[in-house]
Formats: sequence, C-alpha cells, structure tokens
Amino acid sequence: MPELPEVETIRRSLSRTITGKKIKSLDVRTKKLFIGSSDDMIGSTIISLKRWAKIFTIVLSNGRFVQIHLKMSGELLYAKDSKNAELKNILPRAGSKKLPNKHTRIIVFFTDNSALYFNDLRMFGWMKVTTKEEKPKSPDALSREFTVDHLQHVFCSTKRSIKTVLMDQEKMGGIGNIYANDALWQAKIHPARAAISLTITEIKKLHRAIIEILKEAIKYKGSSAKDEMYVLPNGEKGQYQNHLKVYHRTGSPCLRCKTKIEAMRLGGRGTFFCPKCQK
DNA sequence: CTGCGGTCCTGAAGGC
DNA sequence: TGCCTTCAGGACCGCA
Repeated sequence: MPELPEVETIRRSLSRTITGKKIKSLDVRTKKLFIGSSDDMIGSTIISLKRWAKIFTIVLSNGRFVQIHLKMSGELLYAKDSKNAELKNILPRAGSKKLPNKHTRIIVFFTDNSALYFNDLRMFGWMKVTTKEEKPKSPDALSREFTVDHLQHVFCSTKRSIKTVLMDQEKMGGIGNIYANDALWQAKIHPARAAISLTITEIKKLHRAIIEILKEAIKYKGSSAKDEMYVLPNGEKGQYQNHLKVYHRTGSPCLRCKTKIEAMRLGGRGTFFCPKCQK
C-alpha cells in the first residue's frame, strides 16, 4: 500500500523518465477511476511531478493538474515502447509482466511511443484532471511545516489513540499503517496511548522517529512486503520490507529487547508493537 | 468530537 | 483437488 516513501520513490523515478514528454492520447479502460475529461491532457507537455502526502500531482503545460491517488493497490508503470511493453521483476499478482494487463485501468501514451500505465487491482485509486491543485491543509510529514509544535497542537486536543491520529490525513499527510507502526516502535510509544497523554519529550522523540523512518524507507525505495503490490515504475520491488521494525512481525523478536512482537486491532487496522519497550 | 461498522474491490489463505 | 468463506486495507460516509 503506497504511503509517503513509496509515492516519493515513484515520483523521483517518473520525474526522470516522463518530464518533458508530450501526451499523445489516453486509453481510459476503467471509467470509474478517471475524474474529469481526459481530453484536457492531450497535446500537453509534462512540466513536473510533485507529491503531497500520498497524492501525486503532474503539472501540465496547459495549466491543468493531473492528480493521482494509488490507494491500496495502485501502480504507475512506465514502458519506453508501448507497442511491446514488458517489465522485469513485477510481482506476479499484479497481472502479467506484459503491459497492458488485466489490471491496467488507464494508459497515457506519449508522442515518443512510450507510455505510463495506471494499474490497480482493487480499483480504489483514482486519477483526476483539475484546473487547480487540490491539497488538504495539513502538513506533509516530510515538509518544513511538519514541526514538533504542530504535533503538540494536534495531540493536545484529542483522546484518540496516537496511532489513529498519525494516520489521519487531515492532521498530517503521508503516514499509513506500515510507517505509523514502525515510527511508534522507534519512539518507544505504545500505539494505543491516547494522543493527549504524550509528554513533550515523547512528542519530540516521535517527531524525530517519523522523519527517520520515512527517510529510511525512501532510502530503501519503499516497502514491497508480501501483502503489498507496490513496485517501482520499472517493475522493481522496494526493499524496506527487509528492514521493518514491527509491522507484520508478530511473534518475531523485538530488534531492541528480543521480546516477541504482538498484534492487536486499533481503529480496524492491524497494529504491531513490542509489549516491553513501547510504553 | 468520537468510535464503530459498512462500503468499495480482488485475490490469498484457511476450512472442510 | 476444489469449493466456500473470510479477510485485508485508505478513505469516506452514515450512525449512535
């Protein structure tokens, strides 16, 4: 499930490959995933790719913005030759290695015959064309606005569990289930703690932990654990799944104290923690 | 404001 | 082997 590190990894990769390319045509195979008019993209050149939290924004030369949310199972795949597109390394359940495949929902063709494929097995994701960039007011977790003061302000007014608040995109952007779990382990804070109960020392520690974990995940190009279909635009997997702290590590020893990692449900989500060192 | 459960959707995993 | 049920999960929505 693409979270901030995965989306950022894809953004960096695509930024190198599709910036400057001119859009020739679109093939919208699954209409429900496309919002707006695909005609608004045709003939336009890609100026840049931006990211806020888990949302991509492709800036077009005609003043429009293409925004993309991959949600659970979305993938953005790039092929230089759309007439004969085949990826290496792509996870088997993402359909076949050939593109397009059964999970291909939208294809953006460029004038040089390369193409961008929006694949999405579960079809929760979306792509939309807008005339202005839409983004929530909350700070992206790797932005300058993501400060200790902001966290303190958010936490002091709610009794909700700290993990639920970290994943609330209205409060801060980019943290999903994997990195909420791992950041709380890094900060030695129990996920079920009421946000309001955190001390200033703990908030500082958590703030640092969030940034460290997200940066580490970007370093490893995101997480492609067994449940995740996340792949880079060339079909390559990320490697953070080999560096997970607690996520999906139920029964395995804590990396700090060797205590067995436990699992619980919190806000309907799988939650993993060390019962000894997370207080 | 808060939690809770349902919804979207598919395929993996488990039961028998 | 194969059918059937259950479940995961980001965001959102209605309800208590």
